[in-house]
Parts: sequence; structure tokens; C-alpha cells
Amino acid sequence: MVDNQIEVCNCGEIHSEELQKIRTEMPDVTLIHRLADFFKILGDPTRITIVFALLEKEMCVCDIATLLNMSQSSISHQLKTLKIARLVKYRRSGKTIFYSLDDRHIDEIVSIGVLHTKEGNDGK
Amino acid sequence: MVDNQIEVCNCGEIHSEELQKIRTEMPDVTLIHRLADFFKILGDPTRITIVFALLEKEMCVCDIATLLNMSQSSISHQLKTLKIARLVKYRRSGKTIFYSLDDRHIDEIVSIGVLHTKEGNDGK
DNA sequence: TGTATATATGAATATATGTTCAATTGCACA
DNA sequence: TGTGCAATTGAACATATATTCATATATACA
Repeated sequence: MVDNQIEVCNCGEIHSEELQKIRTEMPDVTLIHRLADFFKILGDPTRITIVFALLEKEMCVCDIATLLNMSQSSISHQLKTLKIARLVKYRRSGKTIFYSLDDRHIDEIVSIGVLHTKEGNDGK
Repeated sequence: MVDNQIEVCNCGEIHSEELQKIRTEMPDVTLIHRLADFFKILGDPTRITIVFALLEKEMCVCDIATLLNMSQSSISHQLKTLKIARLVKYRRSGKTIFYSLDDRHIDEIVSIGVLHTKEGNDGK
């Protein structure tokens, strides 16, 4: 990324040296993109519901589909997304494949999300 | 939502009584949607960068735009999104408007996200 | 080896969403 | 009151993405 900054305004509320200092304290671009990708995973109702389900116990694809009342194909697609993001892992047992959570931070992060959600108790 | 479940398979890995039990332990649909909306907010590089910036100090719109090297309009749009989601608040001071974080859980949740991101240290 | 079952995959479609561009609003100050 | 600046807003556009449908894999079992 080239460093030619847009000249936006002259408000000068923060001097450019301070902006420069803040810039050095910010996480690097790669980390930010990975972080955003991580949160994006949890930002879909289907996927986070799957996470909640797997928080209860390991399940096979068709169990999850039945639980969520959705097609097996769409669950499979979402599980693939979760798998790539390393949020779930799987094991094969004959014909069926069991999925389970693969991140020890997930319950923690989801719990905090619930806190935030319940505090802002507005009708959306 | 009607409760006519799709009959997906007969794998029967989990009996329907157990699925029913798990169903009762799952968060309700409204909470899940709010949670997904919350995580979706953090699931965009621009928005999470804004959050990181505001973690450092309160800033006006043009400062953020300069810092992120983005147009002031797009920052303003994103700030509106963050505002609606109650992640940021603002105060007016003359012509400029200062934004700051409005959620005491944010640094916590972002920190855990960073943990997850750094542990899965694959080259994506 | 052939059939049945659980899961995965690819293409297509519909929808959601981030940024830009062109205005407009709100406040300050001369 | 009128000009200037910071910020907001709405429409348009391009891109991303969730689900569906049809089909392909992979394993079990007869």
C-alpha cells in the first residue's frame, strides 16, 4: 500500500505527528484483515447457530441440518467455511462425519458478544 | 418460523429427543440475529481499523479518514454503522465531531480475536 | 462389485454491502 | 446574514456472499 495520504481537511484536531505515532501503534494490515475475516465468520446467523450447536456437543452434518431446519448442502457449505477458518474440526466415523469446535476461545468470545447484545437491549 | 423440519437423513447419530433437548438449550432466534449483527460489524477491515484507532484515543472524522487513508464519506458511512450498533458514541465540539468507543467489552473481545488470529498462524 | 447413504462440490441466482460521487446539513465566524 | 468547513446523506455501482439445485465422492454393506 502506497503511503500517499488523502488530504481530507484542515481541522488539525490531531497533529500529523500524533497521527503518525498512533499509526505505529496500530496492528499491521495483515493482522487486521485476518481479524476481520475471523469476526466475519461469526457474523452470519447460520454459522453462529452452528457454533452454538457444537458448543453443546459434536454433531454430524445431517444432525445440524435437522437442528437448524436447513438443507444439508447449505450446512455443508458453511461447515467448509468454518473449517477453513479453523473454527471447527471433524472426524470421520464410517459414513458419517462428526464436526466439533476447534478453538478454545470461541465460547469466551461468544459469551462476551452475548453480554454486549443483552446490554444494548433496544428493539434493534 | 414454522416448525416443520426437513427430513434430511436417517443417520440417527443423535436421536430426535436429544436434538429436541439441544434445541431448548440454544439461544433464541432474536438473540442469535443480534449476535450475528454484532460480529458482522467487526467483520469489516475498515470498521475494525476504526475501532483500533478509537482504542487509542477519541478522534474526529477527518482524522480517522487521514489515518486510514480513506475518503471522509466512506468513514462517515461506517461511523454511522458503528453508531447504530452502539459501538461508538460522539460529541460535538464546534464544527468537528469527536467519536469514541461506547462499549466496554470491545477491547476484551478484540483481544481474544487477536489471540485466535495469531494462534492459527497459517499463511491463510 | 454394485447399491445405498452421508457428505462435498460447482454453478447459478438473489441479496447484502462497501465505496464513490454529488449533493445537503449544521455550526462558526466575519 | 452569508461564506467556509466538517460531517452527513442518498443513489449508484461493483463486489461479496448465502442458498439452491444438480451432481460428484466416499464409505458401508449386501
